Amino acid sequence: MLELSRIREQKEDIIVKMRVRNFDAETALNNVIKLDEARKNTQQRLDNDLAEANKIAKSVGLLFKEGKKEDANALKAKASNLKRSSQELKSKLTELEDAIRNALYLIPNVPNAIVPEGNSDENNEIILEEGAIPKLHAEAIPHWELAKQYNIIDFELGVKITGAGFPVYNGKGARLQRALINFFIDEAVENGFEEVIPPLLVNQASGHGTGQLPDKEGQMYHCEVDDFYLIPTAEVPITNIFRDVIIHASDLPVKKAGYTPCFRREAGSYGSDVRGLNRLHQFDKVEIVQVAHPDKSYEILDEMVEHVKGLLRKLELPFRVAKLCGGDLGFTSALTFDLEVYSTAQQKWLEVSSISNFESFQANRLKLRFREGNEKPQLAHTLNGSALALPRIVAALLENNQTPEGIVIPEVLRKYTGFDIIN
RNA sequence: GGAUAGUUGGCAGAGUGGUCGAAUGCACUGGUCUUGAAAACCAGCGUACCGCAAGGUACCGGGGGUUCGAAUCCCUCACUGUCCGCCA
Repeated sequence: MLELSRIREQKEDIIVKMRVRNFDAETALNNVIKLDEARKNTQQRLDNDLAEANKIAKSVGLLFKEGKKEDANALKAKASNLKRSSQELKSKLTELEDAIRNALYLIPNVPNAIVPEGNSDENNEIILEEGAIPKLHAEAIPHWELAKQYNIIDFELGVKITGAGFPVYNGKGARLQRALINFFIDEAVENGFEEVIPPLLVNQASGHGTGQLPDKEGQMYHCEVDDFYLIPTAEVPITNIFRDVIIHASDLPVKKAGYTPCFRREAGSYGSDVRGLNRLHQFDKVEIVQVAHPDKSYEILDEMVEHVKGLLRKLELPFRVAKLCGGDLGFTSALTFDLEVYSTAQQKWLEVSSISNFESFQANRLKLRFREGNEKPQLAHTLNGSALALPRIVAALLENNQTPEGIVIPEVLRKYTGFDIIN
């Protein structure tokens, strides 16, 4: 959620930058500013009323002490009237505050100046392509067939137990999952991230903190009895660690990494790209999160992209880095880089990581601030990225590394898997 | 699931209807003293909103109520502790 002060001070600049998103900010911003003016006005009047009421209340107390009952009673009547008018103002103020918050919820983050224009992922700017796309043998097949051939992932069994999108990993398939998780976590820790294991269910407040609620409610599984939500990404519980927190500037940046399963209803996403591991309701992911000083957040964003590139290099997967265009940029993000691996048998790029700088957009909702010395607290910047999501990595590994003899495990994973080929 | 006690500032912990945004201690910041440090002493020390400022307003788990006046009384919800039951 954007800061009101920023909207007031940089309205024109915001309007221009929002064009990249094809978002007409002018109407929305003017509306918020108008509501805020009304809010200020109402609050001033309310504060005056309350100040007077407080004064009267004090006098009444004193008069009673002095035994001047009649004078006190006269004042009481006056206070009662004040109360009525202040109550009206109070409910008006609450109304305005709600309206402002709701209006702010609908305004996306301001894209960074370097975000390219465009409407869809076709307009994303590929800034790097690296690694050779392997030449597969004649009988090469997509990963869902490989999974079946080697009995490492059973999609039908998952359907029996739960439903579509909940695969069962068997034998070496399961071991490969565990190997990747450990590899990713170890690499993150190596890079200075602290490992955390957060809850997989979160309460409403956390859902609001990172912005899943209220608008993306339908994408999360909801335990209605207890009113908990299954996390769609570790970003939610990990970022909410910092909700309502004021951090010492000297403690920045804070770096956390966590492995969790992720649960997504994926309501409405049918059709193409859903075969095999391409889109699941439950999947595993290691997420990296940083809380940064505003002056450092873009430096840190690059550093996080480098971290993920390092993972893909070590896994020997051909990948590319895309700078998302305005139309593809997430609601809460100011700048996002997607990392995609090439899935040779499907002959397409699969998104395996999305690394974003949210600037103060999330922090404003979370009330996540930092303090420099004795200065006033100011909003921190938050960043996160997948490092990495497993299913599409597995898909690419299976497809790209398939040989007539079996699927070759990348060197770096062998100490985790304990085997070097799936056959 | 049953019973019971709680929820106050970074932490600990007073405060049960009026001058309480809140004692005190610790922590923290600045200063005095010291060759330096410690100790001692002095001062400062929550957040947000409004205001050029002076200052004002709100916040004692959340919401609502009683009252001229609520941290304090009432209702309600959430959470936490303890005991019992159940259990990986």
